[in-house]
Amino acid sequence: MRELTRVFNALSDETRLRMLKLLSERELCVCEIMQAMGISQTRASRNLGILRDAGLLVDRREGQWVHYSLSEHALSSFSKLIELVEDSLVSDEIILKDKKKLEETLMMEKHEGRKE
Amino acid sequence: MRELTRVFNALSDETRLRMLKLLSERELCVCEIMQAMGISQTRASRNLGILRDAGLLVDRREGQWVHYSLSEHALSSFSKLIELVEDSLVSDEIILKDKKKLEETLMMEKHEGRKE
DNA sequence: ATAATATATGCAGAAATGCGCATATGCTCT
DNA sequence: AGAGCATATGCGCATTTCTGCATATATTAT
Repeated sequence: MRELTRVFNALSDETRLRMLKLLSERELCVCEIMQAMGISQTRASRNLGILRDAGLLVDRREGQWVHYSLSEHALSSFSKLIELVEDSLVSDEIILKDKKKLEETLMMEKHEGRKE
Repeated sequence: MRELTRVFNALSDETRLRMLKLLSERELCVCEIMQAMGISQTRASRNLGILRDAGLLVDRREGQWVHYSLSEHALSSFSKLIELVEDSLVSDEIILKDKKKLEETLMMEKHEGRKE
């Protein structure tokens, strides 16, 4: 029961749903997420941590960066949940905005030659 | 997005998950739920209200009693969620205890001739 | 009308949550 | 070692959540 309420609690916040949607396509580091969403570093880190602690995300350190992505556990045990979130927010304005901003962010990185 | 966070928030509480499980089998009034779960009247009423406001339950007044049951909306829009809750808690101890106590409660009512 | 039962709600206090600021930690490069 | 960037975290504060107590409302029975 505790695991379930923990997961639902993690999903009961707009900031975190937006994060999940961004991460549904690709693995991202904290700075990419905060830029795409236009939120503070603290807020990004804290909320990603909550999603991780709920078992929905995993983090992977690579150099200075910590990459977050959907966990295998989420995709197996909570696939229906993930699908619901995915499907319910496909045309959400905020989500579309986030994704657009993310594309810009990733483009910038490429031009600036950061990483890789 | 708001509807989704509202639903997840409603499900992020143990008291309310227990209520959903009790209501998955049959419609129940507030007093039956509070007795089965062994919680106060205030707590029962408030949490049922939260589930109702999230669109997961509907209430139906019948005389002195207010009966709560799963909403059609929940069973259509959030069927996957409901199923997840159902399946995840089939063998949960607290849930089993609640169900057992509920049976006793319903039996008592029959013997006492309350209702019907 | 009065009493009794069932449910809802205003209020208050305790606990939890969300977030910014400042700072700590970890890593890389020079 | 020192500078710089990325991320995490302690602390404090504002807000929200949860719940009990007392009370209000609704319904029924006498």
